[in-house]
Amino acid sequence: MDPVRRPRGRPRKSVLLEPAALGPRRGLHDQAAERLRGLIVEGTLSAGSALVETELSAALGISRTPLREALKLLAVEGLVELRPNRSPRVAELQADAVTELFEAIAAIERAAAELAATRITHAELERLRRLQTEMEAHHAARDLGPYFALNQQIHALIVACARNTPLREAHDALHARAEIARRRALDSRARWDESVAEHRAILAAIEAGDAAGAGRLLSDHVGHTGTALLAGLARHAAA
Amino acid sequence: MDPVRRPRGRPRKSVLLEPAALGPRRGLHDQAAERLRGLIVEGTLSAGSALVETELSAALGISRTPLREALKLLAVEGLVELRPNRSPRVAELQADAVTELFEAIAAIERAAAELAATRITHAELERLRRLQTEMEAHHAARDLGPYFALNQQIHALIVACARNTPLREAHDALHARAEIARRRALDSRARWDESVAEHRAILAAIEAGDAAGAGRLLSDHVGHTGTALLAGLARHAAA
DNA sequence: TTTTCGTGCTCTGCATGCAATTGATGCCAA
DNA sequence: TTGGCATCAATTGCATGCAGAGCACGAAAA
Repeated sequence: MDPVRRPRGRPRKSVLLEPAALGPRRGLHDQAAERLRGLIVEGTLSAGSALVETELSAALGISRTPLREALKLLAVEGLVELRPNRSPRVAELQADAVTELFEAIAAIERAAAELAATRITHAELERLRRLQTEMEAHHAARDLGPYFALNQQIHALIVACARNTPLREAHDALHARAEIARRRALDSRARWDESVAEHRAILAAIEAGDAAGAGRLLSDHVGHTGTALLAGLARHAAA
Repeated sequence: MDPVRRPRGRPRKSVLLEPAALGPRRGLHDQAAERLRGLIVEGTLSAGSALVETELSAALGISRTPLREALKLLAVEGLVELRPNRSPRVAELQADAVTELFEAIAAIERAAAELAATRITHAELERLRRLQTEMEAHHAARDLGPYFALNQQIHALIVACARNTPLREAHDALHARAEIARRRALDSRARWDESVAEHRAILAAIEAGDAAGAGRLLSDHVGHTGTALLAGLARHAAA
């Protein structure tokens, strides 16, 4: 008689982890990391909550192995706090951490803008102009959602135009945490007019090939965003 | 009769993974990552070589699970290249990647120096001066090894004095790859005198609280190091 | 009443088993 | 010979089992 051959079928997929039919079929750990990143950023998994491997893996419809790999990735990104022999937790975002975070982003984007000002291609510059125009349109129409999406695309495009992979990766790694802060501040339209004007100035500096100027302007812009956000968080915490 | 109860003892520890009796006993994945990082940086695991899970885990005396976790970490650091359903490989370090790498490090250290110039404490400044003196002594004595160690300590200390965790983490992440480049260039004493002088100027700027100056000087210094290293790599490749 | 120790339970950390993917090899037909 | 196809072996990816760490709860001692 054969040894029992239980079908060790993979767990049923839950709603939390759908195929999405993306291009290159990545491993479950990768998908899980992305999904969890989203859940943490959007606040479904609230800061400080424990991430119990068994529960989470069941919820995602995967086993603990790829889940653990995903959690380790998120720990590197600073979204999750790993404690030896204890459940990992969603990292808390302290006020001073937000300050540091935007300082770091400002530093990276400054360098990126400087490089981009000398390396950007015509096509990219054209695209940047188009994004700026679109963003201004959404600003005029007071469409906060699309405005934000465009805003982020612009920042990402500038970083991409720097053609420096480590810089871009560092930027990406900080992005999720910045997004959390943004969501928590809520009253994101505080600095709206100012921000749009700053973006226009940044674009002008890049167009002019003024590396130092573009860097300084973008750095300041990010800095302003950071302090405005911090104020928003404080107001939000007070309420 | 009972089902066979093989003792599922952990594999015998190999020479490659010794306890080291460090402070907080971290998990095997963490130790493995550190060990592998070292092996890759020092060149024992040469660029491009395949990292077969079974072999490596046997060599390290651990099972595949923590090893896989370690490999994922190293992939994030850019030391290892992960390919779906294929053996991971030790990442190759292309010339243009080195350029980008030092550009990124220069950007981060510039920001760090600017922050450090305003945030450094007396004690830290004292320590920085002491490191500089020691380093100059090793330079005078032509002790390359100790000189290098001090050099790195100085850079690390400046970054630490910026009191910005994300910036420091980004710096750490790039460090291993820079170290690989350094080792491969070999003729590291090319720019030796110049480098020591630059360090002195950087220290002076920080002492003077000249943030912009310190940033510019450190950024240039790293840039110079990068180009010198690149030249060294080219010479080395030609031979 | 407070402290200490023990007991049990839950959860992580690690090892290992099974299946699916991939590259290699050999065979056959054109 | 060369192109296409089936098969095989190697290796990853994932699931799961087992042991031990840590916490909660409660009983016993001070």
